[in-house]
Amino acid sequence: MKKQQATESEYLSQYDITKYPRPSVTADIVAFMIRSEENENYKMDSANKLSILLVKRGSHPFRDCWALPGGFLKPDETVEECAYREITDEANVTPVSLMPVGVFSEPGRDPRGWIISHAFASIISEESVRQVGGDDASDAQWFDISFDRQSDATSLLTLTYEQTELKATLYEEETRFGRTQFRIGDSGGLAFDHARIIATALTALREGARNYDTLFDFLPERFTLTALQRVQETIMNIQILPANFRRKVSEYVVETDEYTQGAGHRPAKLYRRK
Amino acid sequence: MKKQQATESEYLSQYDITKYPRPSVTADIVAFMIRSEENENYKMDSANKLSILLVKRGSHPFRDCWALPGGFLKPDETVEECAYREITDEANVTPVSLMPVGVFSEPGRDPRGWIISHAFASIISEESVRQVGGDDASDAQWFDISFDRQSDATSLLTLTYEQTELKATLYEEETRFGRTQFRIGDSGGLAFDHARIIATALTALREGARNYDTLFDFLPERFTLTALQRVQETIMNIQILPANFRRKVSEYVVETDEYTQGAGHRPAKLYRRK
DNA sequence: CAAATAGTGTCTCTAAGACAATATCAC
DNA sequence: GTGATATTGTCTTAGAGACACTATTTG
Repeated sequence: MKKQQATESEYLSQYDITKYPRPSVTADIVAFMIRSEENENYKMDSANKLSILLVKRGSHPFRDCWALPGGFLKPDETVEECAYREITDEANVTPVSLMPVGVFSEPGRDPRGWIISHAFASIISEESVRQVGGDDASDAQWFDISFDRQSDATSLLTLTYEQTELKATLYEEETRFGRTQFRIGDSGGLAFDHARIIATALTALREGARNYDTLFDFLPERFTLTALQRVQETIMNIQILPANFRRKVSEYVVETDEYTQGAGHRPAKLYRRK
Repeated sequence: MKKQQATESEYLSQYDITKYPRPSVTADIVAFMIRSEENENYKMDSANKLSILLVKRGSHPFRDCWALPGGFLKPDETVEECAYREITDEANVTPVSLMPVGVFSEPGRDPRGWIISHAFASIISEESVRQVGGDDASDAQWFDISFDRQSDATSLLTLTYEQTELKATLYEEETRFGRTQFRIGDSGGLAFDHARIIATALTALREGARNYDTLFDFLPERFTLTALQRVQETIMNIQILPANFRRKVSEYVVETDEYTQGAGHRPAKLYRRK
């Protein structure tokens, strides 16, 4: 017969947590990078494209489909550390930033069983990707991303890598508690519910770009104000007048005494983040 | 010998997810309510206090400590649905709102083993709590909450219910990726890492109060602008000039043709959320 | 009338958007 | 000089904060 009043250590020594049903837990990462395109004219600025990293699945389920990098949580790490480990291991890139964007736990979202995913938005600088070098035969590729509202509540997500084009349709809807979330209309060939995760992450990235929070991580430590402006314009898909951008951003940066050189026009002062 | 190329359904039929280690997953809820205090003078407005719901733990670990309501995720629900189920079952209150505020997965945060918690902030209207009636002998009680920055990066969290006072100390720190989070200095007697979860949830609530998002859920469907103003002042711990508040909030509300009556002063028009 | 809240008008200051004008480099 | 970007100045408009004033009710 058991004692009426077990001590805490006695209680814990008899406690078997594996008696209860448990889900598997993953972290999936939407890794963003801004790619500079080739410039036709030596003195013109390069155009920028926002892109995300996708990996081609080598095994079931969704074999040969494109999916977000990610993997299972291990017992000695936080979900954030898991995300960091997965993005560095699987994609061989080092994120400058890692931001949680949501938990996806709908029953049935993964055909393998009860698996809940923790989604992170990650920012990768173009510099670091160039150093690693892009293995063209690799199963990990950067897809240019575009995401625009079509009508009232439906949005079109387009991911492009060379000849490959994935087009997903998403519907915006309100949860019972007033928050808006995306529902997948057409997954566009993306694995699992990853179209939805990507839409959520991009929405969070855009929100963070409004207050300059997520801008700096795309650039090297020293940058021109015009480069910073292009980052905000690329992410938010807007155009800003240079004079106004400079005035607003001035409180977030400090100038250095260095300048760009070699462009076919007036050199620009380099700035650091404040 | 296995076939080289299994089909997806063959693959899934052989897949055993329970071979891999899995954590237990919980949802914990920080349920907020604004309590009107007694008014000394018949014609004076009542003072408001922000409060949260805590339950006294009846079993190990942290037996007899106060803790957040919450419980384990079941296979047929999302973490949000789990939070809703736990707050309605355990506390017998119906939340008007449910907002995710973070995932807590530090190894060792729960002495029972590998357990990760999904934290939600929930808003409860005073009306609904009054209808249920407060059982004084119950193990669930509303604690008045105060949370203020002491110095640079340390904040003091105080929870008060009649003679019981829990005082926790929290340090603000930056994660490796630039986001700020709280670290517990003194748990103040709260179970697990719940002091930290409460601080995170209150910070999220305050952020949501800035743009009037989380204000309306504290009030009945029809309310006076002054009542709405008091809600924002109570949550954010600030004072606002009535003229300015009314101007800003006017775009979020629509007036009805009803008025308050019986107070010792000019009646106020009732409004609805737009 | 006194006390208290409800509600309006307006002055000032600041921030944001638009736009014009000047500066400087590579070729 | 030409063509491109870099950088500054300023006009206008919208919004936020401060504050004075009027309105309405109950006892």
